[in-house]
Formats: sequence, C-alpha cells, structure tokens
Amino acid sequence: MSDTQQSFSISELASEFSVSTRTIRFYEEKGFVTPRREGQKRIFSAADRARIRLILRGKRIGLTLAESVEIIDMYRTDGSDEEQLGALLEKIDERRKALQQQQRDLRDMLSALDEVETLCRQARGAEQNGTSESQRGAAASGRPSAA
Amino acid sequence: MSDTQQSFSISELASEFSVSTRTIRFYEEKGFVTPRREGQKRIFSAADRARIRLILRGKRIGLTLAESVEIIDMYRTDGSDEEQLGALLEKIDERRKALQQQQRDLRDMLSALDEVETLCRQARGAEQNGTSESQRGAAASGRPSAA
DNA sequence: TGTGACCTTTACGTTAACGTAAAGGTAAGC
DNA sequence: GCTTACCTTTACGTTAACGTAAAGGTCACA
Repeated sequence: MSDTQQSFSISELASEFSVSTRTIRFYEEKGFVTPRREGQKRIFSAADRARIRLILRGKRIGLTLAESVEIIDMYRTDGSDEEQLGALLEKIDERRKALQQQQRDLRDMLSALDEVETLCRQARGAEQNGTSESQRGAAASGRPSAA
Repeated sequence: MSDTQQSFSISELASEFSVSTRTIRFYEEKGFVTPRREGQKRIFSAADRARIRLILRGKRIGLTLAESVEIIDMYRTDGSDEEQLGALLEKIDERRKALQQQQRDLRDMLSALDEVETLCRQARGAEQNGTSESQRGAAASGRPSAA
C-alpha cells in the first residue's frame, strides 16, 4: 500500500524514509519539494516522494542538499537552449569525476576494513588457542579476499 | 621531494592537500594529529601526514571527522582484549554495510548521470541539424554504455 | 632597518541541516 | 465533551567544520 498510492501525508513519508517531519518541512522551506495543500495540511505527490528519495540518496553519499538538487534538476532541463546544454554537460562531467573519486575512496576504505578484520580475526584466534603465530592454512575469514 | 621527507611544516601540508592552515590547526585542536613543536612552530611527522590524508579521504566520501578517525583508529587497536576485538568486528561490519550502501548509491547516481548525458547529447544533436527525431545509428556518446 | 614570508594564539562569525519547544487547529472515537 | 492522533506555524537552539580577523613573534634578505 504505497507504490500505487499517489498522495502522501507528511508522517507517511517521514516514517517511510525514517526521517522527522521537521526534515520534510525543512525541505519544503528550501523549495526542494512543493506539496499542495488541503486546508492546512500538506499533500505530497508521488513526484515529491521521488525527490525526497533522491535527496536522501544524495545525503548518504555525502552530498549537500543543494548538490543533490542540482543533480536532480538536471533531468528537468529542457533541451531547447544550446548554451544551457553545454553548461549541463560540463556539470555532468564535473560530478562524474567527483563520484568516480568517491568510488576509489570507497574501494580503498573497504579493503582497509577487510585488512583490519583479518588482523582482528587472527588476533582473536591467536588469543583463544594461546599461539601468536600465524594460523594454519589460509586466512579463512569467511569473506572472499577480493579475488 | 616529499615522500622520503619525514617532517613537514603546516603550510607544506596545507598546500599539498589543498586545505587551509586553519583546517590543519583545527584537526590538531580536535586531537586528530599531534605535531611536535620546535619552538612555537608545529612539526608534522609522516604519520601525521598520513592521518590527514586519510581524514580527507573520509571527507570526500561524506564521513564526519569523528567517523574517519574511528575508522583510522581501528588500525591502532591492539589484539589483546577479547571483548574489544568483538566490538571492533561489529563496528567493521556496520561500517562495511554503510560503505556498500554508498557504493550502490554511487552506481545509481553515475548511471543517472549517463542517462542525462545521453538525453542531453541527443537534444543537442537534434537542435543542431533541425530534427527532433532519433539520431542516425547508435547513441555515439563517446562513453561506453556500461558494457 | 624595514619589509616580506612564514609562523603563532585568541576569539568571534558563518553555514548547513536540522532539533526542539511552544502554542494552537481539526477530526475520530468513546 | 474529552482525549488522542495528527497536523499547523513561529521561532530560538545546536553541532560540525571550518572562515576570518586581529595582534603579534622570528628569520632572511636587500
């Protein structure tokens, strides 16, 4: 009961996305969503909901709201202005480079975590059976070692 | 003249990492780096430099300083306390999940950018030769389409 | 000797992204 | 008619991560 639905209350969206209603009102203040009103109450459309989802995705990777919105609004640009299209293509390239750098950083961090985990499991094994020497056989850490 | 070097001034590091000296002093205030002093002046070790590099890597993927430091300090944990090792393994798993979610989000955003770029190039092509129909042949966007 | 190029400390200012009251309206249900 | 569950607005508070003076020390160099 949510994906065929086409209008949402503020608390519905808040609980769906695990954010406060304040957060959503804040997004409206900033103009990132524009719910219509029914009396006083905000009624959010499926489009509003989608924008919120995208904003939160941006947040998870460390974008500011403004940055997320900039990306989201790239979809909205009409293809009628040649100059704007050029500017948009440049922005896309810029963003892509940043995101690719992030991918590299993420990969590095994840392999760092794997490394620490391996050390950690070795230390634990060593402590449990009293030996501080290397383990028998391979580093059976349960996780594949980035083959 | 930097990788065999073992001590650094504040402005050397600042310019190397393209941050302000204020930023580095701020990191010291927070205890993330602990340069020794020569008179009044801060002298940073290669270890300090490495920590700064890691902090900035964390920043690029949207971690707070505290989060970066938490990850960095995982390396420092000695394997002597069984209970701590367990806690550390849990933390690692938590972090890994978040980072993996970030990877998914990044992938999605990058393919969204690709999509917008394609639309954009099509629109530009259409405008330039006056036709709003589809382009001749394949979508020759210069970029491989995630083969 | 003065003028840059660095370095220092102290301290108030700023922005983003909300949190947190406070005070009140409305509709459902007992 | 009263409570409970939502909803509203207005508005001040908070945290992170620095920015930005202001005021001054030190060393080399012309």
